[in-house]
Amino acid sequence: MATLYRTLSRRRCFHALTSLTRTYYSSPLHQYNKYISNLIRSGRLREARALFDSMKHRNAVTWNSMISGYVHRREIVKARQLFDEMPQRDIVSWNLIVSGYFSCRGSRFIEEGRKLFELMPQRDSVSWNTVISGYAKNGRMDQAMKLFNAMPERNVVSSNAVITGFLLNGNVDLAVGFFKTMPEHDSASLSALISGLVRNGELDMAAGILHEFGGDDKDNLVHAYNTLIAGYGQRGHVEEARRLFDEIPDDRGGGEKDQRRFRRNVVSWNSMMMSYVKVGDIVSARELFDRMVERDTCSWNTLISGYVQISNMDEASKLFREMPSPDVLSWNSIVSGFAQNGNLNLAKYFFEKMPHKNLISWNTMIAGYEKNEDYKGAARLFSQMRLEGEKPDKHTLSSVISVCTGLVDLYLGKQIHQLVTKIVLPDSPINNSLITMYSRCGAIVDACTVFNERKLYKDVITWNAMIGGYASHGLAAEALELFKLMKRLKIHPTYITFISVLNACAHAGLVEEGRIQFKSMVTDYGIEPRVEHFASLVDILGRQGQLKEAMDLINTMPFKPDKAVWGALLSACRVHNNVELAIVAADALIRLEPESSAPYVLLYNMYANLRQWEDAERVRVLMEEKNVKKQAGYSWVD
DNA sequence: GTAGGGTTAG
Repeated sequence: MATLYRTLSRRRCFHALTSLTRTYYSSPLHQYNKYISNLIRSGRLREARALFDSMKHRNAVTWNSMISGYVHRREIVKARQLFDEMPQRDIVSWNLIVSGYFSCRGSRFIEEGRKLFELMPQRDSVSWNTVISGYAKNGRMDQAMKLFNAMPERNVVSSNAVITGFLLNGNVDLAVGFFKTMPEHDSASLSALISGLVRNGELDMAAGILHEFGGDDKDNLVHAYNTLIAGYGQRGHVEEARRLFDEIPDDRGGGEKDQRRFRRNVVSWNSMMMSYVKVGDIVSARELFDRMVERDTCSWNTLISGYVQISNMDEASKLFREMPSPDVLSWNSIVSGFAQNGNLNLAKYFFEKMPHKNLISWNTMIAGYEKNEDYKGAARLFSQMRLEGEKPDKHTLSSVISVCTGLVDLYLGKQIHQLVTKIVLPDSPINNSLITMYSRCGAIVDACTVFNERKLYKDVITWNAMIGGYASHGLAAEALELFKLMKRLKIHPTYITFISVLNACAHAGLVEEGRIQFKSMVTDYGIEPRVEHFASLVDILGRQGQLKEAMDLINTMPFKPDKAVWGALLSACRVHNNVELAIVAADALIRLEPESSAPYVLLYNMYANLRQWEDAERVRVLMEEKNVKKQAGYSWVD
């Protein structure tokens, strides 16, 4: 007891301890076992182990609970150690250790699990099912089927594992065929088939199956319905979802509480609500929420996320305050809501008040800083995250790469690159942002390296990033060469590709090439030109001194010219000393951005160059009158 | 204490 006290008191395990002392003398072993399993269930594995180690008498259940704790955490080495130390293993211990090996990724583990399965002194249906589903989940359907056929007594659970396995590997037809030949289905068979079909995008087929076989077992049928409602909802097919929802008898009003009856449950309502939230129909979502008899945390969270989505933070935080027991998801939604709607202070306030943070909480807050262009804040939070021992994942790193881009911080960028290589393959889309980061930081060679490391799969964004990098470095020949290569490989360019291509032409003074590309974009690729493309074209013409053509283009383009368009023209006017057009462009720019000093400064310099001192002075006075402050280093063309 | 199925946050 004394050792137990010492080990536990250090681990702030006060509640477990007091109840334990209370029952210590009067309780048999199973009370201890219950404590261990409770600790494991609430994720307190180390405390469970301390208790386990301090126990004088243990039975198989004690050992098995501890092993199951490690198996759940995927700590297979520790589980195996206990398994080996265990004086008398029973069938549950064997099943646990086998399932532990099969739930670890990697063929080495699977082989070891199989070896243990072969060594088992006896097997029950759980042993067989563990190995079958283990193979199925790891894409080894050949082995799964072999064992399934070798099983002495098949049951529904093993068949269900086979269905899941086929569907995990995308074998929709095999799964449906297998389901139809099964001697009996239970509710889980139908649910497994429906959810697998949904995952494979076969929603209408799933609906057909549901209506054909749903009658066979009304027991727990609602699970399958819920899966399909959610499946339709997630794809924005709200009418189909609603039709299914309406097919389930209402759960309100009736007094009888027969769990087995086919009725809506809280998940049905939540899934239907989610479908409305997905399409932005907050009114219908709210209506359902108000009509529900039983709400769980997920119901509140779904509605909160709906209000967050439409940027109604007043209502979202009102619900958050009202809800009975907010969990980490609720907090994350609120933090995300404020961060995405530009209220970083409130986001930070809630982030710091959170009782528990998980990886997503950190990612949400870092992404919030990044979105609001507070790059320093994001970088600070990222280092705090690492200090607190939270491991970044690809979402974290993706935000932080953008942060490096924003800060133009090559030093931090290279560090992040190191981390990225540890967690993703060179073919991951996250490397696209590394290309952009490197080229924005002036390290075009590093950008090129990342680009070339993607050997197996480059998507359009990869190509766009690299072409854009070349273009912004003035390497027009390289940009155009890469663009040619991209087309040869039948990668379909996007409007972003053409912005870079046209920019490259502008830098290199390739007027004719620019015109050709612009035309090709519309006629060969059917891409609607955007205002950015016109800005590039104006830039191209302007740099060549074709100012009148540039002005004509501005007058005839189907958009209201933006600051990039006028900025390009104004720069060109300065280079070619065209004061009249410069005045037009500067005037337009000032109207678009009254607080910007750049047009004034440019005009002033032009007049000064032409030694028209009076006009120059007029511009300076005007600028003072409008109370525009001069800022250094500002340019529109980039 | 072990095998198969459902909803919410980056």
